[in-house]
Amino acid sequence: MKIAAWNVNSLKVRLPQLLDFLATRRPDVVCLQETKVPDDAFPSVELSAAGYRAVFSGQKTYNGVAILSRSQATDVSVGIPGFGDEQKRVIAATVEGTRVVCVYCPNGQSPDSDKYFYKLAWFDALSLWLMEELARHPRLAVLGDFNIAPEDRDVHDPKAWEGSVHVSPRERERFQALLQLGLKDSFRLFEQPEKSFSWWDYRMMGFRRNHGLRIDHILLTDALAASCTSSTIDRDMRKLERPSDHAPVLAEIGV
DNA sequence: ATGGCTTAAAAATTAAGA
Repeated sequence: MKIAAWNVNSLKVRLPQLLDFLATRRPDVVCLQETKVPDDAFPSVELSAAGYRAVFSGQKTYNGVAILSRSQATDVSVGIPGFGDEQKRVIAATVEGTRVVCVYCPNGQSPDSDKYFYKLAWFDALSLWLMEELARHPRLAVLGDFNIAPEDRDVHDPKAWEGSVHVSPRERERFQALLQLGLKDSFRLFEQPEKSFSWWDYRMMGFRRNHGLRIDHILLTDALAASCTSSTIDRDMRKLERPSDHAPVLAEIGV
């Protein structure tokens, strides 16, 4: 089964690229972030014509997540239970026996902002909830935009980024806490090129200069990691005209 | 230089992303 996650930065703008992605990569499951579309405007018809069903939780302008799948998704759950949040950042569903958790983690803006403390609290709530989910679902994947670069090798210029959001120690502790639940960063199960990133700044030719961060991840339980045969970043999608600032990340797992 | 693009709101600017 091929699974993918992509922060599309507006599903409306990126829909043609998404349809091309689905047609050429043929993923079984795709988790989308920053759809920025209310549920009543979700492009279900276009995706259905492409052979994908969709479950989604969106809002106007900001945030918004969706899970696309070739086969029917069941047991859909929205948000983090017990964590009151108007921001649409989480949707989970079961597809072919695999629990799929799609996350758009908060950005945090800057370490002295309210949004940073919201980000830390959000990750704490996510960890608590995933602990319960993991007890129920040995085959579980958490995919999406985590807005955390786990290590310095995930940052194009660690000195320049030191202490800022996405790399600060408290954020990286939150990422490690997810791994300590028993999840594996699928990308690091394999040899990877140096300076592999999943996001590049739109400004200052960030992509051409490879000024990026690896902040989009696919985390797998041991049961899924054991059958994982690849984990890659689809840089080609970032090369298109009018791209998202994020590239899709993909992983292949045994059925 | 707290900028540099891109998006969505709305109708020229502003907020937010990362």
